[in-house]
Amino acid sequence: MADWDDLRIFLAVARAESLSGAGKLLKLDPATVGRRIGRLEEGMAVRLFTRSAQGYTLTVEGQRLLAHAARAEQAVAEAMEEVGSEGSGLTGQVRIGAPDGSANYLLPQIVAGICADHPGLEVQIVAQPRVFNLSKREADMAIAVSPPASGHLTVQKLTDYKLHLAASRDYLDRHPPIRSLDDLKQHRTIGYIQDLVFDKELDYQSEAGMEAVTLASNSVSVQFNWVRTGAGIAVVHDFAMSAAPGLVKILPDQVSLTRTFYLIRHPDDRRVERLNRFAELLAQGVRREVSRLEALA
Amino acid sequence: MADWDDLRIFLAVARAESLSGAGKLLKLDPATVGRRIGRLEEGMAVRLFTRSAQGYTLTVEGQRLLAHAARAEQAVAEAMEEVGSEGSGLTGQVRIGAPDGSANYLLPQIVAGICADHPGLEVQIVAQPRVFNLSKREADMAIAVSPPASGHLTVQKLTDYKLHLAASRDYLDRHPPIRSLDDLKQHRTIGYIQDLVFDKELDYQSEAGMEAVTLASNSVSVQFNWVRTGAGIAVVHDFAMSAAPGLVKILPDQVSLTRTFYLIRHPDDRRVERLNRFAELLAQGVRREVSRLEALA
DNA sequence: AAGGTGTTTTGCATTATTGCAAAGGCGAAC
DNA sequence: GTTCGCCTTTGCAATAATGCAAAACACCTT
Repeated sequence: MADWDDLRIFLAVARAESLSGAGKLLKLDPATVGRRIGRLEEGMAVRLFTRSAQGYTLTVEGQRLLAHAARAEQAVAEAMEEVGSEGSGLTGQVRIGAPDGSANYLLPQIVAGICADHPGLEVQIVAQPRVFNLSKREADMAIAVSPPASGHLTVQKLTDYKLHLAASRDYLDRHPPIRSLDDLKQHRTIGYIQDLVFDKELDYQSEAGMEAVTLASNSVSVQFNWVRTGAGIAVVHDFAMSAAPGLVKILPDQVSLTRTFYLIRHPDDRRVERLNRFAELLAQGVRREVSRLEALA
Repeated sequence: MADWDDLRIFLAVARAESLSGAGKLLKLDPATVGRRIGRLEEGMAVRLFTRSAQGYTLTVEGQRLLAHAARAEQAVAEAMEEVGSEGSGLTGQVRIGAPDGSANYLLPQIVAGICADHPGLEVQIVAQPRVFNLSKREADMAIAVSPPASGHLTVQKLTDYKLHLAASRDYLDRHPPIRSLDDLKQHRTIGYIQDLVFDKELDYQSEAGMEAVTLASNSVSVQFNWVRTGAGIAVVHDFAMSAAPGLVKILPDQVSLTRTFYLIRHPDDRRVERLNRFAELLAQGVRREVSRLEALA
């Protein structure tokens, strides 16, 4: 992008729906505003507004730009705000991206604990339905199931965790017993939507001897809820198991998967002390909570 | 903020740790880079870098700015990207903010359903531990438990939902029976951390006749997990109830709360057709799912 | 139908920003 | 100890961006 400032005036024009209106807001001459919109359109090779004597109105391409420009605005505004006070305690906002398994069954407790110790701290958990692109800065740090392939990101191993086949006791009572992997074929199995598997580490099914799944979702949470309600059998995180009391592991000796959580951070942040401290607390919390929950499972 | 473009060069300097290095990246003269950093510091009345003959290094204030500037960069980059193709189908990224109750027990299924119908669609759920500030553009839309007090935001009522006192059957078996509100005093109760209640609509406790809670968290998910594991009694969303089979309502005739979900959007977006369509699907989904789950509870 | 008010657009003088080149410093290597 | 290389900083000319004023246009009111 040539000049970020053009986005600022784009926003103003999109809101005012006129060059002159935007000019008033920006304390800039309408002519200047018009020229910069022109420059922006030229640079992006796209028509953002339809001109008329009544003003400027967004095109579809302009509409698409709007939300992103507004997000940029928010980042800028926060930047201006935050560069004020702030003492030595852990405060401010931290945004964590995480696959939805850990986001639902692991992080809530951990984050709540950290927040309790640091009143000024605000934590946001972004449950990701896909691999997190931290280089795009969607969050300050991210939990991932495999180290990032590309980009210069800082990686730190958090902990291993286990997964097993599981179903509700209720389901097992109502269906034929499972004594070997072959028996699985006669059961309803739950898993990822194959097209949407965002990380090969998540392709549990084949490793667990499940071929075609009959119930599929891209959301671990949805899968878990299916299992919970007795819809079938799925690969379940051990640390999630205790979130639904009726669950029992199936063939734990024959099917047992191990995966790893990594904490990914942006290298820029290595010099930001605040985030270093938070990352350390988070890492400790994840390790503690996984081992606690797996002991229960 | 005076000129957003200064943030772009700030980022380059922070990364290169020198004016000349940044100049190479930006194809700008080091002198220009230096002058613009100077201007930025003047505008914010803060020293971002410590100068030396070896280069520029961030001050603590500069560190704080870094993460925000990077987020702005991400927004800009996405903006440039997305303004390309995209057909008539529902595609692209949509970010939803939601209180963690709905984020955990309501949205996953709904969003998975919508995604299934629209392959090109990416949805992010931001589980908020506090009231969502949509005017700060943390998300494209947000679910809230009360209409926003300030700001010119678009509000749309989604649906009413119910809450009741609940505990696990297990817990009830092990403790004295509850026949009236007075009996509650002899039980362990779970609720919000009073200091951290971000919305008075969430102050269930007093309305439910619970005075001091003995187990508290700012996270509904954590509270729910306490209830599930038989730690005590709490106010629980009806639509979450079926997520843990062993739960039973307590005194449903005497204590019954009703709250409302609202969908909040930024007025800018009213002209963005893509988000309008998504919002409509989301609203339908929430209504359908709440009534389905409440029937089960 | 005609004039008034809002809009965008264009030409030109002014102003601000930029690039270049030289100067001044600090550290490392010879 | 001195020189070399890399950095920042400053002065000055070239360049680009801006504001102003006027023109062209559409719409609404009279």
